[in-house]
Amino acid sequence: MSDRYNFELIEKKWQVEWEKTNAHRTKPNHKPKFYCLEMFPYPSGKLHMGHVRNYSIGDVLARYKTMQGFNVLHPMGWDAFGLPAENAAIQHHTHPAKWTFANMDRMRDQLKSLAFSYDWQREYATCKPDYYKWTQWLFLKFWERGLVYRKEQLVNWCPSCATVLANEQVVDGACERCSTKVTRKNLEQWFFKITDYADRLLNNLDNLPGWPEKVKAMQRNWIGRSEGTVIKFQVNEKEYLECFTTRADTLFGVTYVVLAPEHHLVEKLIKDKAEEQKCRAFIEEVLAQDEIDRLSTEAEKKGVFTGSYATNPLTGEKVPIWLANYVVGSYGTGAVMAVPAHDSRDYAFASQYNLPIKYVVFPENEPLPENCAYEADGILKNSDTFNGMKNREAIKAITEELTKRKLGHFQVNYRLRDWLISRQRYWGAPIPMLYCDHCGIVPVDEKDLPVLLPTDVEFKANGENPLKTSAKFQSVTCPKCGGKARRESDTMDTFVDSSWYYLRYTSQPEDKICDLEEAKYWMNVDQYIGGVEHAILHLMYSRFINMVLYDMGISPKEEPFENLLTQGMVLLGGTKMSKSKGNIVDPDEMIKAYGADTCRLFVLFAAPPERDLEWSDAGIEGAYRFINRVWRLVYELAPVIAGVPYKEVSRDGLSSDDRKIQQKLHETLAKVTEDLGVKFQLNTAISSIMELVNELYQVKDYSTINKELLRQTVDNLLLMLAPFIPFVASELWEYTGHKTDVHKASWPNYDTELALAEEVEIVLQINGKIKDRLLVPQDATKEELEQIAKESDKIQALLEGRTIRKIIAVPGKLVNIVAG
RNA sequence: GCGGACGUGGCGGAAUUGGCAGACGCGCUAGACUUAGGAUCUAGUGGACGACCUCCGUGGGGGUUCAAAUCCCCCCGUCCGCACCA
Repeated sequence: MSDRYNFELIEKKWQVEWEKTNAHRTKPNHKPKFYCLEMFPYPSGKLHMGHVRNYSIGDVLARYKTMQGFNVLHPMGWDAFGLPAENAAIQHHTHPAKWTFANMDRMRDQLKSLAFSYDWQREYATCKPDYYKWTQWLFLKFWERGLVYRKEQLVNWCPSCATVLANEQVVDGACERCSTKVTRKNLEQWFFKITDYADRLLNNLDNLPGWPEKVKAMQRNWIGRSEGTVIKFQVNEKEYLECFTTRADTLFGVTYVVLAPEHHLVEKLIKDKAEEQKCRAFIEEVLAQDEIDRLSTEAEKKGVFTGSYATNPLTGEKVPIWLANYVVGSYGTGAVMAVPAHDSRDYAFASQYNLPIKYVVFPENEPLPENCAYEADGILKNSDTFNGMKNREAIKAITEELTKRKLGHFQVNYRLRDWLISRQRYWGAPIPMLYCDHCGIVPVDEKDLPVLLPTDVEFKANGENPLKTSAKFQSVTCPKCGGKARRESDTMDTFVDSSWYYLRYTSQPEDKICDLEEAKYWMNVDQYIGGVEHAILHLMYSRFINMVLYDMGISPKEEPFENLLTQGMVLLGGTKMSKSKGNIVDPDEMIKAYGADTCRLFVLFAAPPERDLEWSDAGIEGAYRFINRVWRLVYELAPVIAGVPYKEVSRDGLSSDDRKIQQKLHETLAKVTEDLGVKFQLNTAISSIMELVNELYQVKDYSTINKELLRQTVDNLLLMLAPFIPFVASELWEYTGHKTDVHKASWPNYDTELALAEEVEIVLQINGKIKDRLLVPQDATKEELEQIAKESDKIQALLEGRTIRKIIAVPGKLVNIVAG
């Protein structure tokens, strides 16, 4: 072995070795299991630093758990369907598959060069037929269970991607992928009924203690459960408007009703009215606006009277019906009973259009505030038989009254909408449905799966779905009647592919989505690691799909991810690295310059996993320097400990210099074990290993140190480093005489007794200010400490002429003397 | 507006069961080795003071306590998510 750290040489050597021995292959066995999963990547072409960070965190955990005796499942695969492949196909006149598989090959090599301990035999890609067959099968099962439906409605359309998008994929009114402003279109699309699971998705969050509060809060917010009352306002003999409200107590304060311009009754309400033209112009104006402008809080409230009236079900009073931009068509019923006296939005609108304001809830001990809505609790007035009631009780009482008279009912509403899963693109799993002239919508027979993507297609820049250019694909015979049918040309949202992938890692049978026994052994994912950007999208869809699979008896657990770690972003110059900003640090270049171990060590050391990490060229230098320090240390020590067998050394017969090393070793073992196993603080684990190395550098002459202790110390140092810098640890482990891989060894034990120094420094305080420090026996009692403190010359001098009021002694820490 | 996180040296960050603030790393300063060193090793490095003593110091203000970065109250600021959801 060279005295110089040559990372190129050793990284190549061990990579070949691990490949040859199939080092990370795992199968179910008698040991306790640990399923460690990092979010699989989209094969965009190259790994970025975010990947390196994500996968380094996971790899440390997987290797650590393995050394701890767990049977660790640590797989990797590809989220391989998606639009960039199709764009590349258009640009380079190639096929999306070609581009995708080439990227996968390149990225797989990168992952291997970083020493990530994946069981590569479990690798798959979601774009391969043997995977998407089961995505399609899932779709059919959802159809059977009534969880799929097709419906025409106003949907989000991305003009650049030329496809519809789910609500979750619209961020600030723009496409989550390409940032193009999203427009609205009335289209017939496929939906998954995620709203059927809203309550379960919400309630289960309380049973996920291993998830960050932030992610749970975001999901709660997104689901947006609210309890209220649907109230019917008659508009003519046959028809009524349903309004959803959480404030049924204010029903007597309603002075008008407002509809979203897209409400289904609008047409009838304005027909042949004097206001018809004005209304039509208004509707056109509002619908032309994009969602973001229209629904921004800052937007001016605008509205127009329809010419029609609605009847308040309890008072019988007729109130005008208005259209307004501030009512959301897709939430609740799209109609709102307006109570300007008790809702600030209605108040603003009413003031602007001179609509009446009628107070019905009054504060108990203070006057009504002026010139604004009163939204807090109080006592009902002007409310007929409900007068004098507390408003909270009135909500129930009025809802009951309405229910009794069949004029309304209690209702739970969600902000969550059903998941729009169809996409007008080629590179996705085809939706396995047919349109038959006789039978209507017919599902593909299970035995006919997978519905393969055709290859006789054209990729044109005009945005047309390429699947529509394949005649062979589109024309089929109906499995029901044998007649002519047309195949659905939409494909599934790629989030469907990634919502069940963790199950497919547990086993990949040809005839089943996964093997139940294997799934039972491996599930749940014990630790899931990925970016917080998936807090809602991927993480909620996965919970939903898995919940359905659980109900079907396929997934053994209702919630798929036991513990979730959302790692922070990698920043350069304070902002997220991105191609468009040009602030990219390329992992390949870093590996070339410093080696993979240095890259891993730096991203793990520079910040705690869940916090953002600022890239630093000086910082990675530091990591490199540390590895070199370890290298030189072990290189120098190897001859000293050559032939010395490993043994856990006791305290007996050690010199004080020996003891210093032994104490530091056990202290470090304890700290690293706790940081890795309990706190998951990789940065502090590394810093304590650095301290141990520093301690060993303090030794002037190694020949004076107990050889067995040195052997134990060097071995344990390498074992602790093994999860972080696998190449270097393996090489040095071999160099110090071991025949088997360091990662096959057990995590070292430590002795808390030996981790304590015989003497500790305590501080002596007077009135909380430090006045002296001294070394005392580690096990000195309170009484002994008090005695020692009083005997200190410095303390005695300072206490001259003062009276001691109180003495507080904390063994191992300090003595504080309170003196007057 | 609602929800979540956070505020500590020149920088990244330690210390949160109340008990030595600033571990570890970067940077900086000095020295050693050296033909040379942006290599390596050693020492130092929160601020005020040449040093000693001492005082100040964890966003700001108040409080509890023998003792507060840590607990409580008020305020300021930063980041993230949601936001006219009735």
